[in-house]
Amino acid sequence: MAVDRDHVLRSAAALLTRKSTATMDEVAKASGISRATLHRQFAGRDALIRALEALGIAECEAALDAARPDEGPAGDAVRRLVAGIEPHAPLLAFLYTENQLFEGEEQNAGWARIDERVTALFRRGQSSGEFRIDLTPAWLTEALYGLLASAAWAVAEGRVAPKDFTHMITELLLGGARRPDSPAPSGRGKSS
Amino acid sequence: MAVDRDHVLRSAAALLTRKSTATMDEVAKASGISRATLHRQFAGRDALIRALEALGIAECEAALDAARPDEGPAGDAVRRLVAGIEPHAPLLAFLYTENQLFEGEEQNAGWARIDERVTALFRRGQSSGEFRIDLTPAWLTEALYGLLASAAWAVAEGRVAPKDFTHMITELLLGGARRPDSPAPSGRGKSS
DNA sequence: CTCGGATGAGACGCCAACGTCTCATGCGCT
DNA sequence: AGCGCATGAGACGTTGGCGTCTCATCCGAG
Repeated sequence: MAVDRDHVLRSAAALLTRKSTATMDEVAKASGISRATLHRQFAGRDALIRALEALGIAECEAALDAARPDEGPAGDAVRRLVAGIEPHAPLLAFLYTENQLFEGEEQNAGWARIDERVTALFRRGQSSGEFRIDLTPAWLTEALYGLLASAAWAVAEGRVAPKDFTHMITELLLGGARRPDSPAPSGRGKSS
Repeated sequence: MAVDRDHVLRSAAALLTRKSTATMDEVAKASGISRATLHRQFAGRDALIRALEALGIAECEAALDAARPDEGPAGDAVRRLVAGIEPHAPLLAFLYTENQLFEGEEQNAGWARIDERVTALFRRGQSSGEFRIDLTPAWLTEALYGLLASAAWAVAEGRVAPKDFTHMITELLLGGARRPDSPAPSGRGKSS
């Protein structure tokens, strides 16, 4: 077992992120090993995806731990979280869409745990009065995933600069597109 | 040609939205026709996807036209746009991920047109001072797509209520999660 | 040096899905 | 009734990718 399993996993993640339909052969080549060895490491394509999923979950939980979601203003915790996830965003974007087509099968319980922790963070922000309460924590969580995936793709295709990643996501998620001191906040109302 | 091509297309959209890997046979059954007839309508799976893409593009452009993106406050135009797209969100979510794995091939020019129009809307909002300028129009456009897809899936899986669709997207996109009169706008400070 | 274990190269069979084709059925129209 | 034509059912060959297996090679340890 001289083969570095972790290295294989990361190469696979990098490739599948770019081409989600990559062949086992391509994955093997991308890791610099033969298909036979790849099969010795992972029983099959499913096993490989599962391993990638486990990796993504582990990285998410690590980022969650590092972000200290229970400390300080919730908004700052969200910023820390997004910043911590940034390096793993491409893999997560891949897993995000991969999950869409699992349809029937139940998904890894790890995601539920992560969902719960992220949702709790948003809930905390609402309780403290920092976040608005008309957007449910479940939706904010979902939106965070969507924005992470969108940003990862946008960066991958060069539509936005990598260095803006965290800023774009957190600012949009927390503050929205509307200018704080906008002259015409909404239209509808009269205020102003 | 008694077969209603449009009906087939919509059935296929509904099915593929739920199960993006559905077989040609499944698509046919879902439309209530045989695989042979399906093949008579669409040369192959590719042709079917292309047709769905064309349908999605047409619906987007129709929604864009109906939203009158050049009239009134940009924020309101965004709301009209999202409201108009809502019925087609599942199909667009499908096409959105489908596009991620086209990798090499150039995508339908229609998307570029739509991108341009949406981007222009955000740009207008920035020019008028309604939107903040530190988030690029390109990113806002990308984020809108991501939120539409996320919302479509969240609704499909029952994580959020269908009736909140437009509100959730527009409010998050425009106003963000932070409470307008939040006690601790950003964090840094401590204020209570 | 010799042995054991891991690896690379590649052959092989399998299977799912595709695309094509044929043929019989059934419906509508004249 | 007779005809035309679209359809449904299904057989058939092809293809791409997977998973398994064999065998030669290589490298490190003893």
